[in-house]
Amino acid sequence: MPDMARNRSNPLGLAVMALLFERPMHPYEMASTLRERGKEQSIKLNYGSLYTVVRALERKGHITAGAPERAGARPERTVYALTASGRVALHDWLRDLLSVPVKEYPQFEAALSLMPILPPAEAGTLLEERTRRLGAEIQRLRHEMDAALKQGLDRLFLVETEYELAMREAERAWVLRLRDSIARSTEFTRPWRKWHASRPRTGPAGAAPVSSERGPRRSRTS
Amino acid sequence: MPDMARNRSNPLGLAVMALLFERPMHPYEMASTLRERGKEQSIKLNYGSLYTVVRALERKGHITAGAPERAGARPERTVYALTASGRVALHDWLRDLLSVPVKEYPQFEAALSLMPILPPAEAGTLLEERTRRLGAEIQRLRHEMDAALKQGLDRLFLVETEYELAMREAERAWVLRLRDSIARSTEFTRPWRKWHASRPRTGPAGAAPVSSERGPRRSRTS
DNA sequence: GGGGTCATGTAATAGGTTACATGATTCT
DNA sequence: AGAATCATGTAACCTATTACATGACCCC
Repeated sequence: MPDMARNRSNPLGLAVMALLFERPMHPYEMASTLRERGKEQSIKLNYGSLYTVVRALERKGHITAGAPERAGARPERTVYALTASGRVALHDWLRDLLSVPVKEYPQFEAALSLMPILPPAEAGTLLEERTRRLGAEIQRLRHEMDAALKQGLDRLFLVETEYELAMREAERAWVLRLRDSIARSTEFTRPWRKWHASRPRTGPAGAAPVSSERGPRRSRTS
Repeated sequence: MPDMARNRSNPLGLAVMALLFERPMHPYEMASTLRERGKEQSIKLNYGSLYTVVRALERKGHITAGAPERAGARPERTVYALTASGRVALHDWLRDLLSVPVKEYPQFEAALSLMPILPPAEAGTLLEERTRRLGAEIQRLRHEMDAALKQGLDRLFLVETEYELAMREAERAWVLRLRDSIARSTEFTRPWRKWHASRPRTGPAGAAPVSSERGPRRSRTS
């Protein structure tokens, strides 16, 4: 097997294999199970993709379809099971995701890199709004965790929520600091304000630089 | 205009409009400019997508193509410019990204939610490996920032790197704590070990639960 | 003057998302 | 008994990524 088709794009594929590692299921059942267990919080799930992913795993031989059953008069459903190659793929993939961080281009990072297009005062307001919303999200996550723990769910099954919570808190703290720099540090906003002042009033030729126009370019790392 | 086609999937579209807000360009030039300015660190860029995105923006009327030029005997190139509607779209999109956090399903979160599939000792080792790699990445980012600052680039154009750095540091700290829980807290690993002990040795029917099998389900929020 | 790399883009393919279909249960 | 919802999936469309094309310049 020269290439062995390692198609690790959609993590939903990982979830599918994880479920089939437990027991055979048909796709709809996978979806419901993920929902019940709250995994849809951490793994994006939608029906279309689910069937696409299942077909792909089947092509690769990681799962096999049994004969289509019918229960009552419902639509036929196909029950899938994990193959030996699937068990290996599952473990490899999971180990890889846990041990090596991947770059993921969060949208907020993109926005930050273009932020200078907006005038500093406006950016400040927007960031403040963001911290408010982050605060709300953080509360929501805390309550969710507390509720789940009180219902007897083990902490082991909440690590992913703990992680998200930690990240949101860190982001909030960072945004607050940035917002503060904008509000208080004239040094930070000086070049920024100058550009916006020296630029025609949103005329058709208006140009706010995305980076320094003549200044030293950032060297290409990579 | 009933729907106004707000297609905000690929942030590369935002970057394209941001560049054209400065001055008209042809696609290849957009790519080079993004590269020069180091934005490819924060906005995923590849040629295929670039042309797809440009066509989409044109369809929506946010940018317009001038007559194809030819310089020397190079392939023809089409220079695009931002329209009035494009300027509005650019600002709206950017404001939105800055002020409202979006859920993004990082792969590590998916992995964490399936982590119990692996035995605790192995998970611990993998997480340790992750912290090492995160440490290296953090150093890389620090050096990159220092170098850019020394070359005279304003801090304003490094906020996105500051952000990424802060997030990586937070992640590293969190993973270290988790790794520690696994190594030291027998309470944390007790249910985990029990399952792995009580489960057939990777036999074809082997089943490690993805979540508690009979315990209280996590309630469906949303 | 031939082998890389730059400049510029098109085409084919694969992947993902939205919309639709359809019979059974359940609620009021 | 009609409305909503569950259960189960297919099809069409859109997006994104990879592979390929092609002539010019540049180096030795």
